[in-house]
Amino acid sequence: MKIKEIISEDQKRLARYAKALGHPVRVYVMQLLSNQACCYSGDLSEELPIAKSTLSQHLKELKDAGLIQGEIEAPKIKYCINKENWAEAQRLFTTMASPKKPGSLMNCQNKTV
Amino acid sequence: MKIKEIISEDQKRLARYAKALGHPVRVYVMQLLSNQACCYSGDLSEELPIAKSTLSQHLKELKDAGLIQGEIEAPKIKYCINKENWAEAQRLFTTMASPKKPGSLMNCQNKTV
DNA sequence: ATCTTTGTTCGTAATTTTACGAAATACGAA
DNA sequence: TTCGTATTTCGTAAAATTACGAACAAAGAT
Repeated sequence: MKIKEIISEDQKRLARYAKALGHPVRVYVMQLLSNQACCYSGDLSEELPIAKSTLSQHLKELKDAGLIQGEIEAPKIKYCINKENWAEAQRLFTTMASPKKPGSLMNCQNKTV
Repeated sequence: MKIKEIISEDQKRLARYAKALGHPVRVYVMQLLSNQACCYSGDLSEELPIAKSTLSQHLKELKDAGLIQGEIEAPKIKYCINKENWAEAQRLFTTMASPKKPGSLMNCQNKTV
């Protein structure tokens, strides 16, 4: 039995989304996009004191993970949440977070390590 | 203005949790713990065809991120969700996921890149 | 046609992650 | 104490991540 067969597709996708969110700058960007519509890369570049190339890399990460999408509004690019995938990420996370058998959860009462 | 002052503590914590979930094996473990109470590292080791040391490293990641905790039940260790932090992770994620001004969201209608 | 603005790609370097097997540790059982 | 079980730590190596500045590309403005 190989590891790839044991881990479900949903688990892989959730890990993919989580990984994309696994950096403060990318959380910041996602939060901005969640709360205040779309934004331009340049706006982010002004707010965040990081190199443009670094920001570009982070945006690419989010884009490759499917969490955001950019649309050309020459000469700028406007970035927005990819609502469909973002909803999927939420669904995957929330589904995992809510146990199917809540009554079966045991309490941990021994020494914590 | 430094990057550390711009990114909020909540954003950093969310990134930390997301990073910990950013690997399929760790998602698998968290999902297992969410759905079926606590479990022993050995059980995971049997199900997942990876080296025990590798699994141990993944568990350590989850533990360091605060998502799980282990209790000694000699000679084994029983792992459980850290409910408090897990709830915080959910809260941080859900709060981010739900925009404060949903009506202000613009539609993206230009060419997607 | 050239300039300017915007953003990506390239080259590079430091750090982190992932993975393994071997060795070490902890501890109950014999 | 010695043995066996369960798990972590160590040493190592390959790959990925993060970050920067310089160079490059696209496209509207002059």
